[in-house]
Amino acid sequence: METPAFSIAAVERDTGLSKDVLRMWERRYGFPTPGRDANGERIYPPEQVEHLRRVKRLMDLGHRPGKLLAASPETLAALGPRRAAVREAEAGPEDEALAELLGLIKQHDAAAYQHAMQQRLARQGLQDFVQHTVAVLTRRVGTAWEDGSFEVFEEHLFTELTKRLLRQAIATLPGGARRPRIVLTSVPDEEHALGLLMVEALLALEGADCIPLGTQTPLQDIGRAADAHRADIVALSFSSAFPQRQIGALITQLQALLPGHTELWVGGDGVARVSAAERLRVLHSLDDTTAALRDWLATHG
Amino acid sequence: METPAFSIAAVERDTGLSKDVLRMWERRYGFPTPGRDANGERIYPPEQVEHLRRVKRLMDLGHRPGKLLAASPETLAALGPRRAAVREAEAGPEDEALAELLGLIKQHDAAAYQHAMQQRLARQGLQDFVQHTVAVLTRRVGTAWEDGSFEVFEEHLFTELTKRLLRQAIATLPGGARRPRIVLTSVPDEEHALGLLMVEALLALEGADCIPLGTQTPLQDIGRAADAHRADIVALSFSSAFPQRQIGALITQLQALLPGHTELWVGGDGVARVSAAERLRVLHSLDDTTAALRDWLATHG
DNA sequence: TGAGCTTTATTGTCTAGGACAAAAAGCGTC
DNA sequence: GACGCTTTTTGTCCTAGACAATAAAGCTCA
Repeated sequence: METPAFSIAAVERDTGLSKDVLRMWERRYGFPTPGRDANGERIYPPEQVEHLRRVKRLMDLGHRPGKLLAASPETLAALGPRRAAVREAEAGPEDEALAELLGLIKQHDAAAYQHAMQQRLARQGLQDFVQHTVAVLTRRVGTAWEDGSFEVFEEHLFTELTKRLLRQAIATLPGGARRPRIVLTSVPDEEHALGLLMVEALLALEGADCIPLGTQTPLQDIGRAADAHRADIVALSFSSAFPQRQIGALITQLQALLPGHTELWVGGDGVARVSAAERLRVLHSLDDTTAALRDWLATHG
Repeated sequence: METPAFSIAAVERDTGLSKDVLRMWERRYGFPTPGRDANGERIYPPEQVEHLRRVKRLMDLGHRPGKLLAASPETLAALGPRRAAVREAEAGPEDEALAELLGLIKQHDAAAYQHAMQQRLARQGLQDFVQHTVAVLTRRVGTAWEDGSFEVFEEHLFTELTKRLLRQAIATLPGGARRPRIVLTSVPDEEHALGLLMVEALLALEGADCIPLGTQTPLQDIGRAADAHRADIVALSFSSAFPQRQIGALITQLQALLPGHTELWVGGDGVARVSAAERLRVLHSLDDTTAALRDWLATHG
């Protein structure tokens, strides 16, 4: 079996580091040091790709590339989360139950996890389930990934199974005459679907008519969807991973595309620094969602 | 309201054309012709972005950029699908029912679509439902998009609602001792989830223990997942949109990462030209899926 | 000590134009 | 019409430079 050759495109795919960044680092920090093929194109040895993955992971934890690429591999291995870890030290019986749920994922017991979550949903009801189980678990998976106790594929499994639970729960909600009509989606490059589903569950519970477009709808098409569905509201989700700087411009552009009667609601960890404006509502937490909907119903009685 | 300014990154996001391609076209064909900001960076006027979107759409229909960018906008508007359209001219009562289902999506009546599909699922059973309803509808949505009778957001709505139906159906399948154990996912940049779900439904029906990781799992993590779950099989899906040239290398790399006892199965429209090999099975159609699983059970009795 | 402001360092994204190989089209032959 | 070969088309990769957004560091003041 030949050693797999990593082109710069393959490394970009595997590490999430853009081609520009990979070339820049090589120029600036002297790492990576890929070989060249017959055509002068970079070939990355597997070890360097692996190292780049570690570096990327530490960057996501708040470290800076300059230090990481200067440090020896051994120094690197010892590094942990660097960001001001605002861990809520809540340890009660509830907390223990949640830890057990995550334990099931870590043991890769999908069936047991689903079963336990179903039970929890039945006991808590959908609203509490979303706010006090799914939301908390999601945050906890994030921190677990940061401190290295969760692998990527474990997070994938968690996300996929939890998405199924929420979609199933949403599907069982009663139909009938519902308002307002809300188009739910995210912009291109924003693939985080879980937050969107949590919001959908809460909105549907309050009687909204939700039109889920999935993630990554181009802006123009969001506008057209709002028009075609005669949406009262378009709700977007931005995760904390989404580049902050782009959000403002995106919102402005989208507002220009929306029909005059359609409001824009934005939520998710990514919009913490966005401020509300004309026809723009910022949902800073899941509680805001329910409150916002009640406001809307009150003013559009 | 200021006119929204499109940076090259924004245009890439909106059109799906890479920055390299946008700059290359400008150089080579004289279009687009963006202005420049104070820093010399490209600013694209909204009309050009809109035109680029049309061009991209026509390219997806088989046209070539050289012609499209030389043609006048009026000529462009008249163009339709160009690819050898292998439309099966099946028009029976079944066909009419499917057309009605798509009609519901086009009328944006999500509730009616879900209801009709639920009924169909109950009548046909999951296997027929997947093979003769979902698979056919998916193909038809593809061609409808190509001939312009489906908008992007309508396709998004179709995909999202259909995903929900399948996930729900899968969830209701009985548990118990199941084999083989199959990890299902796709590689980074492959975000098509529907094919994966169809396969999962068929495999689960045959008694397999499916571990769904969602889409876009990095290769290393697919390997780790296979290991951690002691998977008998890893099943990957490649849509026709996935760059053909990368598939071969990806498969080779992934095989190197998989434990020795784990087989790799690949399916989807993207693998039509891939040929089977040691520990690699190519599923060219949904029927192959069921057959492959029965083979496996027979040889691993 | 800590909050807020200013300066400096770091880092990613953009620019230009050139080169080459993979894919598609065109063409000849069976 | 189906196959193999040649030419054209087209996307991706290359180098190397510039600048602005972000984070860190230094400073002032309460």
